[in-house]
Amino acid sequence: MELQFDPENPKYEYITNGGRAIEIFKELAKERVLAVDVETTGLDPHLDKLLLLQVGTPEISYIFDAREIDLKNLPIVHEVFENQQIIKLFHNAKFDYKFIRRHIGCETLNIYCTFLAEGVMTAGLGASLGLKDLAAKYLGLTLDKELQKSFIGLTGKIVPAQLVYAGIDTLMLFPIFEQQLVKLNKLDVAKIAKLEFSVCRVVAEMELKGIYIDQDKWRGIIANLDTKRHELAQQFQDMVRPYYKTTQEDLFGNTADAININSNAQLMDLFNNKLGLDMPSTGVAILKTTDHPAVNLLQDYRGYEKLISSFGDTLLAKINPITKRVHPSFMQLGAATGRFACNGPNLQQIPRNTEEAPFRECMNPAPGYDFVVADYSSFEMRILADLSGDENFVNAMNGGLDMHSYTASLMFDLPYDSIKTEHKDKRQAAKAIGFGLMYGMGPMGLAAQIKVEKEEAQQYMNRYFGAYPSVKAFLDGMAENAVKNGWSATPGGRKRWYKQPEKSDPDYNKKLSNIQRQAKNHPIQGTNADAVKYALVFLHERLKKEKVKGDVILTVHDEVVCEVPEDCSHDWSKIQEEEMVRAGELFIKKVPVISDPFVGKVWEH
DNA sequence: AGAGGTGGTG
DNA sequence: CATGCACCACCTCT
Repeated sequence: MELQFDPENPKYEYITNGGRAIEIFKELAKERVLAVDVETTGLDPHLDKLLLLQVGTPEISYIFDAREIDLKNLPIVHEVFENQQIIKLFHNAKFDYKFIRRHIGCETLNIYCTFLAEGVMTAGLGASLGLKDLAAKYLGLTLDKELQKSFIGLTGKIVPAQLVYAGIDTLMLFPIFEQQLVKLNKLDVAKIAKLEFSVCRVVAEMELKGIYIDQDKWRGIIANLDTKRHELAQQFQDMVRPYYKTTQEDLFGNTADAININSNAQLMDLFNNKLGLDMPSTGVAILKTTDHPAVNLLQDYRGYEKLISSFGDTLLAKINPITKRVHPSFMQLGAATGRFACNGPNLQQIPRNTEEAPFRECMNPAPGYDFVVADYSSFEMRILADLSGDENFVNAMNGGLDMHSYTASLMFDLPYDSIKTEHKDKRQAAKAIGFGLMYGMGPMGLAAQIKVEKEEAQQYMNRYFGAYPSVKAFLDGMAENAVKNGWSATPGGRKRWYKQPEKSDPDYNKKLSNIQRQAKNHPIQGTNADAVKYALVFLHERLKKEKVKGDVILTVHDEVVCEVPEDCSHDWSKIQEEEMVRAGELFIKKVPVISDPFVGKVWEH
């Protein structure tokens, strides 16, 4: 690969006055493709400063000093970024988008992101996607990212070494872009890459906006849980103390804990060596089947410990001092299947509301706004119905039947109407099978799940697949092709790649089984992800088109939450439903796609 | 610092 | 052969 720039001596111009900036942007406006990068004092667009904005052509990088130039008030800057005809190249566009949006005020349209493109082309392989990695992979360049850190908290002058670093970052993007384009087409994932680029902007806006959390209510919940946790811990310690002779009192007469209740090693010692129980682990599945007062106390304690440690003060500490909201990070290629992953805080794992821990009730819209919450109803089941095309499955779903009850009636040869009334346990079993099989579960797993012998579980599976023969054919076909090709794909064109194990690998069979299960699940989970991502793009477009002063603020796998003004929230809920259904119907045509919208002041319905 | 165990979500 | 997918956070232990 012949580089068009000299990595030792990149061509750049450093601009510190508005007049020169206008001249340059007028020229840049004539380009078809521009590379963009920013240098900032930190990672938080609300707290940290924008230092440099680099905009480059393949030949030269223009480095604008954002402290010296009032970029926000230069219309030509906005025109270039919002110009649909000019492709803007980034590496991890989401980051730059947020700073440009927050500090310059413009949206960036027509994004190409080398980070996302690489992620789409290596999904499932666990490849490193940093700019440094791509520079090495595509250009054979060794990049020194040390200078990137030199911008953190910077208040003084920019030095030439920093400008060289800043310049290379845009110049590099062009040759990477060119090579990726060829590869995207060769691997037939250009369409899904485009989807990711479109979603990127919605995600960036979503992260900027964040979500309000009622701190007082949150603290109240935690305090209550903490009291209960403490009581249970005390009871547990009092109960097990007699088994530990060395227990001592401190100066104040407080009795020390006999063991650390959070230590599984110590719990195992207690249960197996002191209480005479024979337990393979301290997991909830084992605890449930063990009848001992200490075990019961531990289970109750664990419930509170989990909630407090994972969702207590640590989450409140993430509230942004500027916006007073939390700003989770949504990683759009966080999962190998195409699903989002979320962290800092992970709002995708906030517990469902219960009476004593209604955490989701603490997430509220701003004054004068409503939440519109909508999820896809039984979406993965509908996807399986459509992709397999199984006649029984599709007909039952189109007949509006309760699928788990219908499955149970077929499997156990019972009248459909009797399932919900007399045979609830059979419905539960059918449900477990239905979900388990979407994940490639075998008879062992099923037996453990519904507490029957392996042979009986195998019989259930045989009857399930007997009732839905095309479901079996579809899942087996996915597994077979994944092993044969080294990848699986969704109808939307999203691929997931698999490292094919060597025949000589001692774990060959284990790894092969893993691939087969992952490949059975991928088209289902992946199609869900594809539909939600199209929905996010559609919703964002409609918010603009209808001039609704609201935002998409959260997505949880099959659910989207918008925050919109009260006076239009009911109208918007219809639109949200419509757009989510439209997105789902891109892939699901044999059974209905149903989205249930809900308007209110709290998350969850 | 990283692995392993446990458990929260879809 | 091993035994249900996809994640992230917190804890303990090494």
